[in-house]
Amino acid sequence: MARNVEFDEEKAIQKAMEVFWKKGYNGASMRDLTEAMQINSSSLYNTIGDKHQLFVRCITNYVHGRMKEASAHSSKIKSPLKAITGMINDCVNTILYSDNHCLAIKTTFELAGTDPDVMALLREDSEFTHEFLLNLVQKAIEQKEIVTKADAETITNFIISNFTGWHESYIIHKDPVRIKKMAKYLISQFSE
Amino acid sequence: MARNVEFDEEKAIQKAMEVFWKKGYNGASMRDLTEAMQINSSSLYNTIGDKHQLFVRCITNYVHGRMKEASAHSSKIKSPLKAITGMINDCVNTILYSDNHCLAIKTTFELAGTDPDVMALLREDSEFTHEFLLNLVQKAIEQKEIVTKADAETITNFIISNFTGWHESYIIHKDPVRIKKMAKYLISQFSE
DNA sequence: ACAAATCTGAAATGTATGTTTTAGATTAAT
DNA sequence: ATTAATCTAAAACATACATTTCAGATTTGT
Repeated sequence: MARNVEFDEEKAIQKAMEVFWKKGYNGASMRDLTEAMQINSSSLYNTIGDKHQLFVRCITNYVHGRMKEASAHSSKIKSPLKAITGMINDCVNTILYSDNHCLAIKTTFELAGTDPDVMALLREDSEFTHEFLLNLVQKAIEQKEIVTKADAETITNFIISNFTGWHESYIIHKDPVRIKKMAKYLISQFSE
Repeated sequence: MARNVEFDEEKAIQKAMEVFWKKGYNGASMRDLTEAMQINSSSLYNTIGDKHQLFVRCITNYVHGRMKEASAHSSKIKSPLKAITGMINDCVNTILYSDNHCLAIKTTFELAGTDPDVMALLREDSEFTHEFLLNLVQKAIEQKEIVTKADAETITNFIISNFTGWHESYIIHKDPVRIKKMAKYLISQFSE
């Protein structure tokens, strides 16, 4: 008996995400958001909710998107080691050629300790990536593609830590060579 | 012929820094700040300036403080390698036992691309740390305390990248063991 | 075609924001 | 002691903010 929502919610969330990505949670105003989403604030409040709920939706989308992407990549794995180096190179490419820096990292540092809901989502994302990479590292060790004294867990944490560091480095120095060298060195530590 | 400033500017800056540290630049309001600094906003505007100038002062203080600290440490260096492992362990202790996460990293991700003044300060800080550590790595290589295929530059960038990653890891997982293991593994890669 | 439902747009809400003004208190030099 | 400077405190400022209201447009099932 009733009218349907006019705007494409998924696309609107996508636009909102881009605003948060650029300005951060506190830096983005509702006007910035509704303008980018091209909807009126009443529509936003009637469908998605307030600013915080909108942000949670954006982060959820971002996080789930990354999980899907990772799963898709994993299907065409030849060797575990190649999958790992593939992930590392993907990370390098994202850092060097995408406009924004990782939304998950940015949000982690902005909302640490102040927003439990969002932090829970980020933890979920982090743990997924961790498990995903851990699985690859374990397989690579089993198949003797990787030779290492450290356990798979440590190697996994180590690789992920480096990703974060590269993001910061590139924000500050904007030096692609630096990132590429670090990636090369990281890879050289378990495959040569 | 005139009255002097009543409040201790250094202490006030310190208090303001703590607020920014907790809430970020956009998250901290002038009322949060003046309340913590225990001064009236008119005094603040008459002496230090507006919110942005206050923030620049805070970051400058933070950054210079770190530089002094590093220089102080360096005076009592026995071996370059020990100085390096000392820095790594200091970083671990800061992550595990200090209340706030690194203000420089937090700010880098919050204000990347939106605040050139602050970014310049952070770049200065980053380059100081880089040169400081690079110098130690070079000496350690000369003195054959470190054996590595990679150049000193890469090793240096690599260590610093890990610091950032550990911060993020600890915010998300709050797992001290994880950080300690990564530090141990990092150290093991050039000294065994 | 009707009627109930609910979405949309513009304006209004109240609060919080960063900043400025004002008046008076305090100080230092003469 | 007087004068000139300038600091302090409280209140006032305008603007920006997140959010709500309301009237009217639109759509769906009957």
